[in-house]
Amino acid sequence: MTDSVRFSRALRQWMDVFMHRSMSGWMQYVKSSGLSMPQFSILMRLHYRGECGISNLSEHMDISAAAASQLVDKLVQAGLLERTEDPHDRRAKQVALSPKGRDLIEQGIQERYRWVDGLAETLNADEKNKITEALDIMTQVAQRMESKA
Amino acid sequence: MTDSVRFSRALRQWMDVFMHRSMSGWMQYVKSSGLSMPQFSILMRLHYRGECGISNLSEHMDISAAAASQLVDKLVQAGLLERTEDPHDRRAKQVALSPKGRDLIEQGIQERYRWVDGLAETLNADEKNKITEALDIMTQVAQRMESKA
DNA sequence: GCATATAGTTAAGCGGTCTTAACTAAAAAG
DNA sequence: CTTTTTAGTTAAGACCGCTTAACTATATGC
Repeated sequence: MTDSVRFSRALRQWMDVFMHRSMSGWMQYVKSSGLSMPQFSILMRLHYRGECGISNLSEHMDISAAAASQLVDKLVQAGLLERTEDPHDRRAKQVALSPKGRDLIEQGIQERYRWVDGLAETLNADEKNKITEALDIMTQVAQRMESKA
Repeated sequence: MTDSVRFSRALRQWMDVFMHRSMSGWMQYVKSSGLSMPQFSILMRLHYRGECGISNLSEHMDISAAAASQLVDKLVQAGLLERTEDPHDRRAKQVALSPKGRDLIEQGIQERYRWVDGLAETLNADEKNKITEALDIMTQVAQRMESKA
């Protein structure tokens, strides 16, 4: 029981530090990109889940189809997205990242990783091994929880 | 060297899973609160750093003093913030969370913790101990990095 | 004490997202 | 073949956050 308490406390502390740092870095990158948050979210979603249609975007971002359409349109005009007709259903459009859009997102991710790599430099081999093991366990568990929920 | 690579990869994977989950949960909570992101950010800042003046807010959120003043005003009207005169400098205002505002933020934080506690349930004592140790190290290192930068 | 700097507010205007409603076009159902 | 459903677009209007500019009031420097 005490283990659980210690564990929870450790995880919460780490979360607080990590979230604070990650969030502010991310926010800054979004701002520097000149895009709005909803626009950036669309790019992120397309990067992680691949191309999809307008209604899919609309549903998962919890906005109307009209709003999604308008956002996508701006991103297409900015050259960050490509919008093509679905060959199997001519009503539908496939929205996907353009090379330019992909670059933008991948650079953002790299930036997030850079901080993490900084951590590595201040740790010795033993610490790194311990942490690697711990993180692997947590990632597995988290992914398992994710797929259940 | 291989340790570092393994470490980086483990940390990046964890980051991806964790960020994705935390972010979407957080976004959802902000949305459900009926507040805008900038408004919520102000509450968060006040919760973690304590009360401060308008210009302080303005500076750290990278918006004009006018914008900060307007945002604060809305939050005061919503009963989430209290704005009082600084006794030492009658030009300045002290902005602080009201009890209602504090509740809102603390509930949000609780929600974030709930997911984390779910993780704990699926781990055995040995795993928990390992991870606790690892997280403690990382938190320390991260905090050290933070205070340097 | 007077000039200047600082803290904050207010107002006007711009650009953004969002919604609803009306629309086009294509697919599916009958 | 006709009706209905589905995918997406467009337009009008509400709301919001942000900026600049003009303003009030207090503090500070000379």
